[in-house]
Amino acid sequence: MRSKQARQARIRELLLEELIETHESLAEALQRHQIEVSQSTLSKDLRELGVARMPRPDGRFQYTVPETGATMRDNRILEREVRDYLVNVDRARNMVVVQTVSGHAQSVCEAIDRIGWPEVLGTIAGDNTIFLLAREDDQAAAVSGLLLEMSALGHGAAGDDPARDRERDSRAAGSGGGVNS
Amino acid sequence: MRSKQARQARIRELLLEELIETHESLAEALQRHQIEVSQSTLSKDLRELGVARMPRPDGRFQYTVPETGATMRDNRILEREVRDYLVNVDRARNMVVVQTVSGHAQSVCEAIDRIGWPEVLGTIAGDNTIFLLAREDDQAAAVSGLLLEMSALGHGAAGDDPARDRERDSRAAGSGGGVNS
DNA sequence: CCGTATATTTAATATTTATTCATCTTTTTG
DNA sequence: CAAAAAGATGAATAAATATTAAATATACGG
Repeated sequence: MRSKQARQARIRELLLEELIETHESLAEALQRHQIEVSQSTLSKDLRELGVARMPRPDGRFQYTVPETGATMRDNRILEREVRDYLVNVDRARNMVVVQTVSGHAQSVCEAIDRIGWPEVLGTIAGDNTIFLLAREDDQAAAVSGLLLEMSALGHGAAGDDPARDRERDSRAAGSGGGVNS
Repeated sequence: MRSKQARQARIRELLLEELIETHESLAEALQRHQIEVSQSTLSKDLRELGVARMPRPDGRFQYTVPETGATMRDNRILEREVRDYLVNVDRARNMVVVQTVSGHAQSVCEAIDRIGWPEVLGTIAGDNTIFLLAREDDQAAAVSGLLLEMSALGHGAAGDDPARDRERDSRAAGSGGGVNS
């Protein structure tokens, strides 16, 4: 749709100019520009724009837009790299091994680094292989799962619904043994 | 209290290492380090640490700590500057005029700039005077009010309760009048 | 056009986060 | 040391944000 992009562009502008603390007040600000939206749409917009809600020293909050939508662009880059060059992903313990098309390990690795996954301790890339060290086993599993889904290698129809990803991941993170009482 | 600082330090570490999405999971992570806290305390801790909740490209969220607790330090710097050197604050329209002790306008102005108030369009400092251009009249009023309270010039017992500040500010933003000497 | 597939939106709801208030602890002060 | 002031905490609650489910719009291939 046409107006979605226009709205998100306007949101970006508004957040740069005004101190906006809630979805509600953002909706009001947009209304002054003849744009009407619900709170739930704003929630999605802000997520898509990568906007964070930061506490300010004076006790208020402020939505802040990332400089150039960096995070989203980085993710698109990684997705392209993975789709084009990723051959296989495997894991042992807290180590993930990524196989790429020859000569492309470096660029894929760079794209991974740029995302800045906190569960990733470090990476090293050869010519067609990346070693990726996670802090914990389950974190390695989560990362390898993400890469797999991104590549659509895992199965015919890869799930690319974030909500589903989150569910699976948190289950993985929660593991470590069934807690009996 | 001693353990508050220890806890906040640990929180900072944890957020750097792990992907944490909610207060609840943060509390669980802390528990593994023998630290028990309620969600309400975490809310306060994260605010004091200046931690933002950012949406990630993959659809999850992530608490991110500011590099060096920048915002809070910046605010302490401003408070000291204002307390030590501010002589008077006045306003006309969307312009705020700040008077300082001779020779200190530059340093006070720098401290103001560093905060990065979005309602402030620009500043210029002479020897003992700062001109501060806000976007709108009410925004100038809000800023001048903040500086006044910070300096405790306005009245004997300046309110320094964030909650009260927020209330007053939003009222000011709504109307446009009220703060006058 | 029509039906179908895909996106976008929102009302309602669930989840998460912020604030209030009473309590307890520490620090300060006389 | 006692009283007062300031600080920290959590339970309960309010406020805000995210998600779901259903509706509506848009695009597309016949």
